Amino acid sequence: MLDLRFIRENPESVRRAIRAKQLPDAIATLDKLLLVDEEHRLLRQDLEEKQAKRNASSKEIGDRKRNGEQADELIREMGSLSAAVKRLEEKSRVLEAQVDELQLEIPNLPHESVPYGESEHDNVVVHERGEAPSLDFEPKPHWELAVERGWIDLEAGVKIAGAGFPVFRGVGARLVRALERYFLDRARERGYEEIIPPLLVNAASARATGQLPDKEGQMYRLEEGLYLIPTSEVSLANLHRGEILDESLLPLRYVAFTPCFRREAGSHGKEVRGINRVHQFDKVEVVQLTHPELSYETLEQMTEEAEELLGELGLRYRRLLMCTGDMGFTQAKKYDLEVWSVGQGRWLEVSSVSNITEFQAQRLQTRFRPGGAGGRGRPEMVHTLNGSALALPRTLAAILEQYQRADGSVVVPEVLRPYVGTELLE
RNA sequence: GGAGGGUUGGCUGAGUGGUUGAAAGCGGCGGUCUUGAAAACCGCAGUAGGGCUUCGCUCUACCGGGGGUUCGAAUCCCUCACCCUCCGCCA
Repeated sequence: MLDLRFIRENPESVRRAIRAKQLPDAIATLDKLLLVDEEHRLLRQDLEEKQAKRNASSKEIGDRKRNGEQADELIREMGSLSAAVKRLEEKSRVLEAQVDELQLEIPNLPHESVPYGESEHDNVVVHERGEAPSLDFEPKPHWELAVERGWIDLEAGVKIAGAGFPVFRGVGARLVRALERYFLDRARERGYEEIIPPLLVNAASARATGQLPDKEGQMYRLEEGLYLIPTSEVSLANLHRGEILDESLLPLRYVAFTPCFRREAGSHGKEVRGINRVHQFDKVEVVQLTHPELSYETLEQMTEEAEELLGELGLRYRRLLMCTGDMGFTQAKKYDLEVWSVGQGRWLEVSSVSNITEFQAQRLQTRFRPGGAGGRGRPEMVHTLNGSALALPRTLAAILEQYQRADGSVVVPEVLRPYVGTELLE
């Protein structure tokens, strides 16, 4: 959510941002917001004047009564004034609610370093790293390789839950767990605090991180009104909702391994085969709350950290800088990391690292006080960043495909051997 | 599920319906003292929004959310949410 005063004072910047993000509907929302906001402020002026009068009169009444004087006439006058105040208060509440709702539909501004673009085709490849091995046999896609070996059982998943709920078994499950532990350990070494958060969140939390109202259709919703998290970013970012933090606590770094649940309605076809796109998957997610001045620097660091993981696994990967049109509602700047899938001959997104600037903090009301708690500085919004480090299924798919041998066995990447306990899976 | 108690500023914690935006303590900031620091003492300091003759003045709202009673509500009533205690139930 953008600061209302900022929107009011910089409507042209906001309009440009909306166009750049390819969200034409939001132009009308912005115009309406400016209109309703203006109406609301005029009404407030009238209201506050009447409130001031009311306060003065009731104070006068109190004084007179204390002195044993008559106040009946004044009390009679107050009747109509109070009624007017009540009317205006009610109207003000309605307008304010409208402003809030409209404000929620205004996207974050892209950073100036983000290239303008209309779609994913305009994303910029920042760099490509690593080498894929040249195999002297036809590599299989993971859904053949792992299914033949019984490491991934898609049919069992269909029976138990439905399509998009893969079952990992035996060696497959062990590899998943090795990756989780490896990613978590690396994050801990870098100073992230490990968190085991709730997998269900209430509407207030989903709203605060921007899942609601924009992405309601992405989440599974329970009868109780709770939502299954689509990413642990939601839980982690909400750790400090409504708090004013001591400046010395920043940056706060959190890492969580959790399952993620996504409805992925309407996505079918070749690209979603195997475990490329599923309704439930595991992900190690990092979230940082930083000082506003450091967030872009932090974005680079976090992206490099995720890249290191891919490098250490020996995978070929590339970094994309997302263009304005492909970036999403809440982000100011975002990098995607894609890993090369040897068996499928295509790139797979395994990480997405974003700087949300203060957009999320506005909704979260997560602030810090410059100069320490109780100090003089006015509270400022923290900046929030999040990134996958990494998403499990596609990373696993890439590993299986790249490290496969002609006989169908798979070599374990060196960094995972301590966790798997063997060098070769067969 | 049943009964009761609670929710106040960054934190802890007072608060008879009318100078209570709110005591006190902690923590914070500034100063005195000190070679420096600590201690002690003095002073400053909530959040959000609006207006103006805008480096300041002023108004309004905010004591969990919403509603009500009243000329006037942190204080009384209703309702919702959350927390705590006891009982029951399940592990």
